[in-house]
Amino acid sequence: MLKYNQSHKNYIILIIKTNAVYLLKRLSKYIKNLNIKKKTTIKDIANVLNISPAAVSKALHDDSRISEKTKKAVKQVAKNLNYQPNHLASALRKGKSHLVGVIVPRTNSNFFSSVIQNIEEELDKEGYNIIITQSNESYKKECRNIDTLLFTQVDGIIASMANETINLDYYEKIKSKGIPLILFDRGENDLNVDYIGINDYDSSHMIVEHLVQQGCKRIAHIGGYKRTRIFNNRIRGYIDALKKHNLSLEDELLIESNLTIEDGREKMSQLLALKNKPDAVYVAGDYAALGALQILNEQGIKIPEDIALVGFGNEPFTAMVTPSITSINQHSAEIGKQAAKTFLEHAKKSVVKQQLNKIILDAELIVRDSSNIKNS
Amino acid sequence: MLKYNQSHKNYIILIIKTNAVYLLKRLSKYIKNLNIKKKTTIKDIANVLNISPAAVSKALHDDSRISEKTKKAVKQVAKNLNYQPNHLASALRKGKSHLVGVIVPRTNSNFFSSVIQNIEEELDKEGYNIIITQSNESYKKECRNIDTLLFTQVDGIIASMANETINLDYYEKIKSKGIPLILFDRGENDLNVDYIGINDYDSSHMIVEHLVQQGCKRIAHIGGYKRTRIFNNRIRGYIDALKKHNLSLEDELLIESNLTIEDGREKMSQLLALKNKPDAVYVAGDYAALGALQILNEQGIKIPEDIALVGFGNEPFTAMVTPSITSINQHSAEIGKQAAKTFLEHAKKSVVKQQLNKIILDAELIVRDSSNIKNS
DNA sequence: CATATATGCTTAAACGTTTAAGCAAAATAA
DNA sequence: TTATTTTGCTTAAACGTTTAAGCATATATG
Repeated sequence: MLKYNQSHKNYIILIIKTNAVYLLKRLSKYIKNLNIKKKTTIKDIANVLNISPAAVSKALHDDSRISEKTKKAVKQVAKNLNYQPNHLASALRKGKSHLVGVIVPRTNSNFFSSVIQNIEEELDKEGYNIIITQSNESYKKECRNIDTLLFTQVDGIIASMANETINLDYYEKIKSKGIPLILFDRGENDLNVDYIGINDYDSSHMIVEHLVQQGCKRIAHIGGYKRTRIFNNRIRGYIDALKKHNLSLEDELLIESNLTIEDGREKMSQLLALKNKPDAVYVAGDYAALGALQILNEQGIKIPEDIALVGFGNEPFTAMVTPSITSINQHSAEIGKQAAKTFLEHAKKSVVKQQLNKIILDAELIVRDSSNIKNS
Repeated sequence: MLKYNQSHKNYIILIIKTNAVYLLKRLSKYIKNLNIKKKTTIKDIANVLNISPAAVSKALHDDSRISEKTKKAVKQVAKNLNYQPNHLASALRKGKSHLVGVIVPRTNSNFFSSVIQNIEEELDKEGYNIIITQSNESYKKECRNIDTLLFTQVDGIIASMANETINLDYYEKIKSKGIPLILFDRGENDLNVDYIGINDYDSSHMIVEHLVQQGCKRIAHIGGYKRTRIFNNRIRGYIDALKKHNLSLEDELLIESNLTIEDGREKMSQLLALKNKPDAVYVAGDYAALGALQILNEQGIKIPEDIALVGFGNEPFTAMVTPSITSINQHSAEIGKQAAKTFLEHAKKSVVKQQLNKIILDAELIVRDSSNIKNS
């Protein structure tokens, strides 16, 4: 029983029967909550229903050892009190953060943005969230990103390496911590981790084949850095495809580039300065291809009649510019999905039984105006 | 003392003096660590130095009540054992995750990607990490993103709303939880939260003024949804600027659009079907402007001589297409920085003393070929 | 000299959740 | 009937960190 006695206008005196002490304990906690306006916890639910916090936790997770009746009650109270589980606490206890780090060179490319979106969708199904970081093609930034992600206790990292990255120490660091590492697009064979990418070698073959069919005989290649696996594969594919079609490989037609717009302009100018100009240019990246296109347009060179142009990556702008640029579609959605799935496999399997996945997807050539000689 | 006795080839017998029991305890923990290969914790460091975990924690945080000698020792041991603080534990204890959620309609736009990058850089300085989520312009996805971020226990949310978003319940949910919410670009006055954006009204004035200067008399506007604040402001600016220059506002020249490429094409076609065609079109988004440009090019209409074209947002492709598109630069870097700073202010200040920031930045008109009549 | 203050630590509890272990009571099997 | 299993919970510890409170010891102050 609880007596109320307004003995003084500024005080309230409560007279509580001794056996109500336990109630008072609950009440005092409730009052505390009122003041600080704390978030409701499992304990609060437990107090309301007069069961243990453990039972509440199990009920919320549909443990088989909890009665349906209790489960229903718990869920109802949880809803009423607007209970939101504290992710940090459960992550700490379970030793899993349910966060996955993603590192990309940049997000403002359609390829990466689409990969990210698909990673996210796939992981979301299993209750994982992703933390996206951008390296801006900088090795230093990439290292900081890795540290940040490790600090945030991510359960895994999905990454595409910066152009600059040669030193793999930081990636070894991830591996040494036993955190699943999955690379996509820009990977490294030496690291010996899971990898998802397209068949760059075959893609180069497709491009050269297409250009040969269009009647081109002097096909130049503005490639990426040879030391980066994907660009090396594109170069090898280019060289082998030339051989296959009995075209000679000429040193002056094979140029290494960082594949920015600016460098695309420069390398294209370089090609135009040759005595014996090419009749086709295959650029290993769309942005550089755009730079090349600008130079060609500026110099009044007809595309594709004088020089045909092919890019790589199928960035949306390839379809927007004039003339539209033929390019390779990398199936970004599939790459993202596979990367996520590969991570999930690691997360589910025991630490011991691990095997490497190297997933190589076929790419697709999107023929546009810049190389469509016969119909132009 | 510790005696070693190889009595059996498969066993090792250790004879330990009784007073070494306490050492054994430490040793057994060490052995355990060896087997399970656990991460080193503050406790490990404490054990090595024979001090309390509390002292270690304080030493690592440069607490004034810890001697320099101890600090040095702790830091050295921490380095030796490759100690990485467990962020989850400290976040749980401190009630702060040091994570900030970011919601954008999409990341593959230069504007958003640049904003994000600057938010990240600014927050990184103060030890915050960001979790990026994309709404893909979908209200449903946006709601899920908010739930995800709240679940991850973010300390704040910086968001730009999806086009679809009209119902503000989910944003109210953030507010009601006392989590700082900062909107940028796409905001809502009704929400009454911090906002960082550009002066859309003035920007429209600048555009109209520029077109008038180029000699245009019938200026059309393909605008965004009227209900969205920024697009409404652009429309108001357009209308008022027309008045200011004594041009009549004609209903058929003011069109509402979702501002995608496709809709840009459609709305431009609609304008071209008019008996009395416009001599300039101001499109409230670059993508729709691109669609408009495609239609104009396809129909052989000269830009800017027949019809001048202006976009909004200064997406990189506006400089890439032919002719290049005049557009408004939104100072994405500054918006990102200010958004981050605004959050940090909230994070530092006490919950009680809060005041709203509405930061409106001036934008910049980048004149390109599509509206440069006099020099073309 | 006694008292006050500063220094350098320790102890113990807390953050909110999960989970191994355990214990009655109920249901089932022998 | 008794033994066994199942059901439905509780207790208590743990995850790794931080921090309020406390306690000596050393130093400063009057």
